[in-house]
Amino acid sequence: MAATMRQVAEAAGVSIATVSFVVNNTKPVAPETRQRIEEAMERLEFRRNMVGRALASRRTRVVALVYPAMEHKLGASGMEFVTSAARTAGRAGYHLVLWPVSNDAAELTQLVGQGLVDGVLLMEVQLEDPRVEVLRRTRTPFTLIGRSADLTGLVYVDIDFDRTMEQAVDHLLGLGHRRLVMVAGSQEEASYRSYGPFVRSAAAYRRIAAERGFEVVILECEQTTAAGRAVAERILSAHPATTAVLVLNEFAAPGLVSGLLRHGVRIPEDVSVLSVLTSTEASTSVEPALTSMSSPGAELGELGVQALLRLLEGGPASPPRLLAGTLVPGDSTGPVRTGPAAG
Amino acid sequence: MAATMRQVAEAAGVSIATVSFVVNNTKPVAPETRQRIEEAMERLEFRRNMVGRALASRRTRVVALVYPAMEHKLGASGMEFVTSAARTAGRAGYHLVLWPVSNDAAELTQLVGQGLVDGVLLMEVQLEDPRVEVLRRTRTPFTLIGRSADLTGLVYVDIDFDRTMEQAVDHLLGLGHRRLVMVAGSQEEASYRSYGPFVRSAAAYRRIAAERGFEVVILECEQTTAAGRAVAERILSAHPATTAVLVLNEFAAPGLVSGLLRHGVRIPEDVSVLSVLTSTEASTSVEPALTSMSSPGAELGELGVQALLRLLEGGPASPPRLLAGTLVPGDSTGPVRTGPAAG
DNA sequence: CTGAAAGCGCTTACAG
DNA sequence: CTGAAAGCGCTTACAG
Repeated sequence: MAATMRQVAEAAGVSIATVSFVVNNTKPVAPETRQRIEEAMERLEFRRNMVGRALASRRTRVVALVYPAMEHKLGASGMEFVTSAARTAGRAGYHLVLWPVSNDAAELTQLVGQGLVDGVLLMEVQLEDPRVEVLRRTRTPFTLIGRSADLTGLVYVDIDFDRTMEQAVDHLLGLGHRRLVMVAGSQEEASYRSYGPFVRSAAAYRRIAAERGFEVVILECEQTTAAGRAVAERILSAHPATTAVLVLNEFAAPGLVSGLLRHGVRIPEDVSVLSVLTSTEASTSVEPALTSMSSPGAELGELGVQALLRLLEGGPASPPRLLAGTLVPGDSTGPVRTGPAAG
Repeated sequence: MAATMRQVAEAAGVSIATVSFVVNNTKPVAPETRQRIEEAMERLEFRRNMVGRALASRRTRVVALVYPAMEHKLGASGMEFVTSAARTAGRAGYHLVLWPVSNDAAELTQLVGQGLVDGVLLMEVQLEDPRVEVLRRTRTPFTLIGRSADLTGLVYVDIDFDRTMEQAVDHLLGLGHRRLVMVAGSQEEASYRSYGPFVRSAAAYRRIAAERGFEVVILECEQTTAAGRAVAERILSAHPATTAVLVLNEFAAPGLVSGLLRHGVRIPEDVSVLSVLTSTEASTSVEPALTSMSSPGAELGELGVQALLRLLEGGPASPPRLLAGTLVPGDSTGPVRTGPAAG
């Protein structure tokens, strides 16, 4: 079906080297020669074969996206990330393969050993991540989405938890709130233990609280609707003066809201709720629609791939990029109540 | 780093052909020879290079997942599908690349022309799909997730809309409901026009209604929470005797529920709501948690890849597989109200 | 500006 | 049971 370079060369009466020079634009070629070659390519429907090229050039132009399957659900924003990464790669002439691997070294070692990929994009990085060691040891170029604890020599893009939390907190402070509760995810499950996003956002929150001068209350809860409902009760019983809740737990947020409503707490009149790093879909499916800091999933995918490709093409190493979420207005936050507390 | 076959052959004092026979287990090799080769492979950390193998064997062992990016959001169940497809491929020694391409022929033609993939898994198939033509014309083996109108000679896996709708309807009939409304997705947007799932589930619904003897009311609404709320009002005003609603619109379902509640309709005491082909996450994030027919995303991914690989390995063509959703109990359906209607 | 040639790491008839 | 050799479709020094 598709013609080879050799066939094109014969048809144009040149050597296959010259065809290669035209295809890759790597050396000057006389105008008429180029013309003949281009005509032949057109006529024979020449498409450069990636496998031959990969073997000869020792570059496959395939990169892998490594993420832990099953362990935790990536959800809708995960799909956004993945699609954006694949498109960015595609536009640069690369392909993205999906490696949903368990978070251990053996499987990844085996995969990189196959020589299919030029580099790896590593998602859901743990603070101490065995996969980072595998990639270092095998000299596989890679970029982190997230951050491990030891970052020396690593290229990464991540969420800017400091700025995201600052914007979130300042939105609430600006509405007059001073009695905040932060609801974080549970680190019970192995795959969430010392999970970067939880650790970093909690740290950012403490720092901001110290600077702005308000009390820190952090409640952990599992990533389910039921746990969200339970945490609502904890807030009402243990912290009744709370006027605003910051949720960093996409799966618990709906439950938190319904738990509050169920106890007669009005949102946002009595208590404001701000959901951090949730997808738009999740936010708008709740009643009232959640004010949220949206997750920069698509941008992270794009920047992560771009940084990786720069690594592969020998450009200057990309400086770390940290992206903040964006405030998406909803109906769940409002001015602090001025009358007597309802709780 | 990784040794080549030639190095292994030299170390073991054999030809590279013999090494190949051992690696692939394609020809009998004397026990001692095999032993020497295996030791050398172990010692030199031999890993068979996929690119060399691909070029020589004319099979890359890479398959592509083609799906329309952007056009409509795939959401959480999309991620499940994708991950399951990638894992199934991986376990069979294949890789899955992601091709989020616009739904037109040119881009896909260019991609398959590169010779990177042995076959394609086509998602979100339209009834008349130009991509199917591209794959036929280029003689690319492929499998559909979904179904085009003309299925001659095609291998596909899809949701069993008949059985899924039957189970959904019978659940409601079993609770005594006779006045049903079905809420479907809107086909306004181009990417949803004559979208298989909408067309087939509506057809199934009409058939079942005729068999069971109840009136057909189908309302279309856009895939947003706001549209869901609006459709709730349409139901209450135009069809006040309704006792149960079947929603085939994951994104509108939460709005439908809150719209009903907002008008004082109790769920499920006054009206039951059953959400068809939604993800578990979406169902449980609503209050009350939605009774739903879950989407068999992971199973579809697995079966789709298996069917494609069978095609590639020249096995007998897989018969079409249709998978029904499973009823996931929630709190949004109950016995039909016996007292006077509330609406 | 162009070509002959080696080689990327394998597989696979073919011969023995 | 094993090997020599051709070849998969390209790229890339090297020479001219």
